[in-house]
Amino acid sequence: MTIKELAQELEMSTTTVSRVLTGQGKKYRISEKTAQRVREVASKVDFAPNQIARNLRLQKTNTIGLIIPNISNPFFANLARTVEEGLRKRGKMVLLCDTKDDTSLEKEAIELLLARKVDGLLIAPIGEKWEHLKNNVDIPLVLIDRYFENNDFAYVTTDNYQGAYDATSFLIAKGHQNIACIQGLVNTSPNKNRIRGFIQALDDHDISQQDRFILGTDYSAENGYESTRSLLQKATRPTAIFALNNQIALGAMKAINEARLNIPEDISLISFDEQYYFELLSPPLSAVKQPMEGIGKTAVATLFDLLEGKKVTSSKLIPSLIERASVRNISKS
Amino acid sequence: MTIKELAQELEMSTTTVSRVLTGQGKKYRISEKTAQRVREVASKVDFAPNQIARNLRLQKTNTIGLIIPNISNPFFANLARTVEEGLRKRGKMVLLCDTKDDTSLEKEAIELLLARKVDGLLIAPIGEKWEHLKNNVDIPLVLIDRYFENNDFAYVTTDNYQGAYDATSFLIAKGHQNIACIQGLVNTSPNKNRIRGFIQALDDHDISQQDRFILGTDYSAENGYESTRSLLQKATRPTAIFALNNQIALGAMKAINEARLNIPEDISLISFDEQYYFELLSPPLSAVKQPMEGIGKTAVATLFDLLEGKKVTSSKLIPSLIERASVRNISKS
DNA sequence: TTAAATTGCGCAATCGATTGTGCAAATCTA
DNA sequence: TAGATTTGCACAATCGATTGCGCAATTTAA
Repeated sequence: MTIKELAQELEMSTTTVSRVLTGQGKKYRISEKTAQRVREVASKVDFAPNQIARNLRLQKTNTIGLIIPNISNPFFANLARTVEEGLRKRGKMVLLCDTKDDTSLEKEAIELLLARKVDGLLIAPIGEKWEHLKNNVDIPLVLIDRYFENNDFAYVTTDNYQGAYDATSFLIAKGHQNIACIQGLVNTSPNKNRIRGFIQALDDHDISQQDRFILGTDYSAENGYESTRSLLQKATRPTAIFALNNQIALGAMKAINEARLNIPEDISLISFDEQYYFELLSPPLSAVKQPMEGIGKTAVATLFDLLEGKKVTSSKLIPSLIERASVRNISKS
Repeated sequence: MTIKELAQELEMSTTTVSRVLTGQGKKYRISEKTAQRVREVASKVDFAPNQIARNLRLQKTNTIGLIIPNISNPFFANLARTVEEGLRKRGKMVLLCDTKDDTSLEKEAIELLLARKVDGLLIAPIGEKWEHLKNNVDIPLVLIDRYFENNDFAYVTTDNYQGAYDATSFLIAKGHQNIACIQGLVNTSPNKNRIRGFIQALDDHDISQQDRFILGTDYSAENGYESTRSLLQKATRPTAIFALNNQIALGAMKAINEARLNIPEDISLISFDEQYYFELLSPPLSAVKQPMEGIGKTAVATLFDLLEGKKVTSSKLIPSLIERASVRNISKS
């Protein structure tokens, strides 16, 4: 059913029908009697305007592109959920793209979304390059989780420096001196900030350079697994591992289990990212908890500010440390 | 940049430009020389046709609506990933809706997607009602995971009956007679079929009615937690619990831990759904593994068959049982 | 050499909405 | 009662593509 057919049914012009249904009856002096009749019949026949035609005419799609590196990572799945909910409540729908941590897919996704004239973009970018953003995107854009230096895209992220600093300080307080850190994608902002926090905490406690291992290549369980295996083969094994995301932590646990070592007796473990099941793991896994709801909601709010032409500021939200049995106190006292 | 501006640049009509760029040059006898020039300039100025206008004209959006009850459930997150990948490879994008297991949100989502003229729908429905599907949807539709009796919507799901039968038989083989089953949303097809498999396995092994507990209300961890708490207070505690999805299983573990009971010494546990971290839990959790990739890919393939007007058949994919330490052998032999 | 066939491309309608403007009819003003 | 206002609604353009049809110009056929 088109508005034309509806108008025919009503024996009036599409103009009038459109004006009533978009709530502009008064503005254009449509009589209340006519308006009533239009609304009545429209709802009786379940008329719903063709959004494609509407979008074309209004140059606005009420659609937001959401680009995510890996939706099967629960961190991003949670994010997607919060974002979708926030956008839907405000009348927008979500076109979802999973980039599988592949920059060329990310670039392609952006092109596809722009051609579809989304009103705005929420991107958790791979994070290593951003020329494809800089050059093409001329619509409101908010970066989530990972951001870029030396540019002025708005972003919403956790205070990764602080989270890593806290986690590392916690390990040190438990007597650990020889700490390994398994990182994710090296050149992404969360990774760089977490590493920075890690190193700063070590520096602040005068722990020597020799006792720091930083290794790893990406945010996958495989990376956690392989990196841990190589750590366990070292002459002097670290007494604690700091895994920079939940998947790395799982891979690390798996490697430690396979080596028939025990957490935390033989080696302590702490993770960035908290998951519901962490307390059920063997042993319960300590973690830096990111404020997931806050990130999603803030990102949506920031995007709407941009859409409304307001000035926006980026946000760094505060993480919290959850202490569980996976870290052993080995201090001599 | 619109096609009109591009045509002006080229000093020819939009007709010609459009025909070249849509690959209809030969068909409409555009000379190769002209075609060359069009393609050259088009790519130089990075022309990308406005998809909204295109969609309107072609009555086709190359967009699929994906409706999911809860994307933060890893089962659905994995599904979303596979589906998104499959669709993108075939030139479609995904409009994502999370219904939060709320039928009215599901209904609304369908209306929104239809108004946006998606070409097809992939729905993992709440599963308890389907009038809103029957009455409104006149485009290709494939149900995922949950389906309905007495109608002919195509669906793709796991053979839930078989999975539950296998899991229950496994428990029985380990000597368990007194088995509780914590179910999910009662009137959904996976739940009904899993319950059917559970009961059939008990029947086939002549286990009396008194020794069966079926309880629970939905697919949440909270349900698993509360249901397990009530189970543990019974005079005769079951020796094993069969949790009908991954979140219920986690809730059950939490309740058992809190009661200071041990798995599997005090009580055995097995879950429907497998997750990467199940082997890392305390103890490693036995599970029925659903073929996630298969479900996603089959659903996409089925949808495309429908889009191409082919006859389709629904699919039930075979699950597999993963035996781990969470089930104890208590047989007397 | 002329009619027929082919080549090459553009006009204008179309998809389904929204909206600036205009034009009667009804009402008001003096 | 004539002119000025106001009321109520419709015409037609527009958004940016695609496409049936038609019309020259060129080539081929006889």
